[in-house]
Amino acid sequence: MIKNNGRSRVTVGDVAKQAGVSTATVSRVLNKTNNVSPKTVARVQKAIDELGYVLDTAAQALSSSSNRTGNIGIIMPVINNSFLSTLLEGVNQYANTCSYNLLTFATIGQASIQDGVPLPLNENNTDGLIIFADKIDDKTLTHLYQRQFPVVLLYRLPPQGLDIPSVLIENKNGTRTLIEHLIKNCGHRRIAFMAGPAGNYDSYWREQGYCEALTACDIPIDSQLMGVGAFHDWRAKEQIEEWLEKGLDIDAIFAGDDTAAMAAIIALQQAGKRVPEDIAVVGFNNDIISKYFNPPLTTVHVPTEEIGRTAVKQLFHLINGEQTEALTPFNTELVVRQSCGCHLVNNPRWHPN
Amino acid sequence: MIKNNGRSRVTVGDVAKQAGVSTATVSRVLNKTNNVSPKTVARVQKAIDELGYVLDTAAQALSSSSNRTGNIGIIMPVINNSFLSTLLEGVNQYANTCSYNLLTFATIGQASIQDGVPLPLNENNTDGLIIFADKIDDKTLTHLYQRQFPVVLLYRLPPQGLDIPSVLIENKNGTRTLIEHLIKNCGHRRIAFMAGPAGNYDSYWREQGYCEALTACDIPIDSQLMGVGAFHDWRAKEQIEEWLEKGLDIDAIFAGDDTAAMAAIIALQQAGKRVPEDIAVVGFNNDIISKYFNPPLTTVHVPTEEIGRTAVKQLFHLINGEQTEALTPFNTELVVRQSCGCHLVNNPRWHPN
DNA sequence: TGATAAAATGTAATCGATTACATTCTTGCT
DNA sequence: AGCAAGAATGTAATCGATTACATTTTATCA
Repeated sequence: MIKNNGRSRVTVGDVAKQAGVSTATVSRVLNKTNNVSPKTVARVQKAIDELGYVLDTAAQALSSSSNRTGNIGIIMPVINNSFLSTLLEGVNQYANTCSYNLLTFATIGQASIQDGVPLPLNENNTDGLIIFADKIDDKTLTHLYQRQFPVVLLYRLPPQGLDIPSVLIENKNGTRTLIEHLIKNCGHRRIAFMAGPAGNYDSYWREQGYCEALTACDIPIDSQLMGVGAFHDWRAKEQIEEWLEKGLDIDAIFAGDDTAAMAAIIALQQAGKRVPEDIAVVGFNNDIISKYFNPPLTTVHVPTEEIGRTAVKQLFHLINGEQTEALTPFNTELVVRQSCGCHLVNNPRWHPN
Repeated sequence: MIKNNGRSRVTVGDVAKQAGVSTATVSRVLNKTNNVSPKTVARVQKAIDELGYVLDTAAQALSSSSNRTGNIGIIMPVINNSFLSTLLEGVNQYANTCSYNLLTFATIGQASIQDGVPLPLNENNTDGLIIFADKIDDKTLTHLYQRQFPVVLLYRLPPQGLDIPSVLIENKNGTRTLIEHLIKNCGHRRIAFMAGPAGNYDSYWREQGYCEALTACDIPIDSQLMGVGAFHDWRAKEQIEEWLEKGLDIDAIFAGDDTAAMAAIIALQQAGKRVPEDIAVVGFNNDIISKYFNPPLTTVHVPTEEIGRTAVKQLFHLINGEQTEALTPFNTELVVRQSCGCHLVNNPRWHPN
């Protein structure tokens, strides 16, 4: 905001002078309050246009004692990621629809967002916060909660005892369906799993689903087949290379999410393996690009954009002092494409999507 | 920020009274300015704690002459797009590095950001703005400029006469190289072009490059081969369908950008055409996913993330009253993969990347 | 010790919009 | 024409923190 930069900024006073009215009248026009004659409105409007007047929200907030920033914030690991940018789109969209702006903060590259360090997004610049980030620790969340600052969690649960609303997805059954598809429809038995980042909520439940499916099909769980992809391309690539080096016997890989699945496929292809002919790979999330990938990814669909919108909706409830849902879970759905290999055995269940 | 919640709010005045000092001293303690004795600091701190004082940022913003928000804003069409989210990543990254937060506004879904309607991002919530959006018209830009509000344009030029810094890419030569590759190395002659949105700067120069290349190779320009993809998947798909319906003789398509190229390829594949065997398709931008696409895309590389960082850098110069570059052009570079089909004819120039 | 510089603190104006209250102008009606 | 009633507009206090400037206190050193 340029203010002391040569000329000073245009105020209601300037507009009033230009229009030949009082500041009160200008304010009335600005706020569309009653009892201003059409002629005056026009004159004031003209002055506003001529001078390029912009309302100072700080002054407005101060004098009217409503004191909202008109912003909400989101904290997430990165932006440039098919899954997260879809989430961001939903959040931004709904925020804008409600005349709020969105402040984005990516934790990547940030040394640490641990307890001591204050968040760059807080009551000073936002009316509430959506947090999708494991990096934000429980102590920080507790502090926000104690200050009664509106917060909604995405893809994670609140610390013990704090009733911060969470928006989550159903991981376990989705994964179980996916793995059972690999077993029953595609004929795989040696199925590897790439876990997400340590302590990750979604990863935990996907692992549960994975184990349940294997157990239900009488396939023993082999710890050698359980690696880490960290929902991250680099790490997924490393994991693939480790497995290849060990020369493990693997039919299929559940990569944890689509990002890791795509990276895994590329790593396998670079090592001369064909997917799904030599080895199948499936993901989770149904990223927008997954259907365009080579081969098109079999995955679990998650209504990511809607989840973003829902989180904002919850946040607005919180901001407006309305009732909120402690937990909003979203269902997931198997999407069968080609990377699982079921079409190779002429399986009638295969359908492009 | 909860304020009028029953009891009235605690002000610096209350703290001052409680601590037995003046408001100026409280303010000094709050802002860690020089020359407050440790004893006084302690006393004020105690009063702050006892009263549960919370600083009112509105009042602070109003009275403080520095009056910076600590935010910069970006206006763009959408977020959930491989190219734009990469740009956003670069912008956010550099902003955070400089202790700024990023406010994002997507114009999609917005009825119109024409002259009358004030931008949701302005001097009230940001210290400067990066604009990547054709929807923001010249009049709005002129207003911002007149108010001396820091603005940097991305991928577009300022209106006549306004020296707003622009960060751009080299389109014409990049496109010419791309098209000449299609002609000379891949053996195509009937090459179609899908333009970007109407009036788009990049599209204009890519079209120039396209025409130059054809002319240089003695290929007549056929207006039947010039359609519109609008840098958009839906529109690209439609254009392909139109062309297919007309039964035009086409060797290759330059889709305008990678988003349109990928959509075009999918549309062609759905119509039973093989890419690049039956028809070649090339794009522009080298989106992160382009190399993973099926087939891997021949395209023109653009350092998108760095462009984002550069735009922020220019904006900071503007904010700090330093010298800026009127124009920062970025060079582009041909990336040959498989969608152009040159490897099919055993061309030694083909190399994976 | 006294003079003086430096540190600490206080006073009061200020930022820009809102709004209670006061004043002026219209309008309709007898 | 005269007079309410209500519409339109104006005046000035107010929100809470900052800061230029003034004043008091403390420290330093010849």
